[in-house]
Amino acid sequence: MKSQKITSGREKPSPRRYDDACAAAHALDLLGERWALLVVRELMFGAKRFSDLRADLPGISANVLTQRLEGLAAAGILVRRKLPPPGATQVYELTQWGYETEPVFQALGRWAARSPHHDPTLPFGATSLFLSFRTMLDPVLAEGIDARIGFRIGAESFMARLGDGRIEIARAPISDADVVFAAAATTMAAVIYAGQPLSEAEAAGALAIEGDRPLAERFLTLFPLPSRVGEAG
Amino acid sequence: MKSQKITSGREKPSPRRYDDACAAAHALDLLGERWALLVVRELMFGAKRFSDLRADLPGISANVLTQRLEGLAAAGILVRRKLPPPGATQVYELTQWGYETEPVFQALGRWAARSPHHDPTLPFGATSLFLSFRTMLDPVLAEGIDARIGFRIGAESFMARLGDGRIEIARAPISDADVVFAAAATTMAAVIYAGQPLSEAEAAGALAIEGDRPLAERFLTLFPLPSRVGEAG
DNA sequence: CGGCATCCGGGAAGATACTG
DNA sequence: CAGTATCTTCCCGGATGCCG
Repeated sequence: MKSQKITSGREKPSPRRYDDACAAAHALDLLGERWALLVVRELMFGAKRFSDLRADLPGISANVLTQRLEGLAAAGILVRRKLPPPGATQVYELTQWGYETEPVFQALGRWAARSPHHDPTLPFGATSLFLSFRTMLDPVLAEGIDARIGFRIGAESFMARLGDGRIEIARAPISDADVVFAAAATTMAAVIYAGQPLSEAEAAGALAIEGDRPLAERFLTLFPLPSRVGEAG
Repeated sequence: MKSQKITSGREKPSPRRYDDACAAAHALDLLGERWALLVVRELMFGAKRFSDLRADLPGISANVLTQRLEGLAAAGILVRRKLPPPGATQVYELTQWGYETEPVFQALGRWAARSPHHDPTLPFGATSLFLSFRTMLDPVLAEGIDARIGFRIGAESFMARLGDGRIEIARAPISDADVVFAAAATTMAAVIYAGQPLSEAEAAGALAIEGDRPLAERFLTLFPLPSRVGEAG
């Protein structure tokens, strides 16, 4: 007999809240638990399955992922959907309000990019890469470009549209692209943010470019980082 | 004898990190622990003492506050300073980079203001109130106003300057104000954000206005909230 | 395989008491 | 006032196992 507690139905873990009417504190009630924001981040480019989330969040354990998905669903930040057959599997997808967390990631990312302790050699996923594009694109540098750019990151593909100094990105098959990058997300980040020479990445076979090469080279310069704390501006 | 571990010096609690190069994940390494962001919030209008922080963060315990202050100081987000005598007590003050977290609070606050579960009846501090002013001010509604507005919130006083559709706020003695509000932060929030009639708050003795009353009444309308999730826009 | 329940060990958070 | 010490509780992380 499993040590039995008399309860009516399922025991609610009674989420720990800040008793604070400040809206930011309430945001932390909903998103402040460990892993919660990273789960949301991984869904920013569309629905994923449980095991995709586990794979894209190395370090999270299955039961914690289950708890976070429950909590985020209860809060109305994401929903469970059943995909239609074939492959009638379950996926998790952000609600409209869930997608509206993007400014939070942008603010966190811009701020932490200045951190003296930021280690760019850690693992880096495709979602983070494309979120960083939307965060860091410099509209002035991108002026005058009108292009469709494809990305093959592992088994996934993404399409970006540059125009009017803005960028739109979606997980989508590559079609009608002016140029296509094929590389790991870490490699793209090393070239764009850490200044690794493009030729070096190509020579190592870590990155391949098909199509308009001058466009590709210019694209890599559109995402300047802010100066680190303690450095000259 | 306190069960003794052989260590050189103090034991480092080995902070739990996400192994993720994403800058937003790194931000959570630095600010993601429980209470950390609220400690930073309380310092956004200037240095405070340990016991001020305890008083303004009901629910935090002394040892957790100690740990957070240590961690935030180690990360370079705040510093300990000794005030010059008289009253040579210790205070905690954000670094420049610490003050740059304000966009994070604005993004979190704007997002959570739409939450269906947000409870505005919870305790609400002066720092949150004035941060919310900077976050929610509608520049169009504020156009054409040029005024100095004072606030007496409990024992503290703040001065706001409205001009060019923007607002500047500082913890400061009231001087040369066109109008002065005296009320608890919760009362100000109830009138501005929850639509409590001004006359009702005044009749209850919860709010007093000295000076330019039409200006005061207009000021209270400058901070529109976004529509809640599930409501019409 | 996908999703969830259960058990366990370690450690962080919460509450209280105490010290310089 | 500014923290430490101690104790308890709960969360996190890992492993295992069940069930569709």
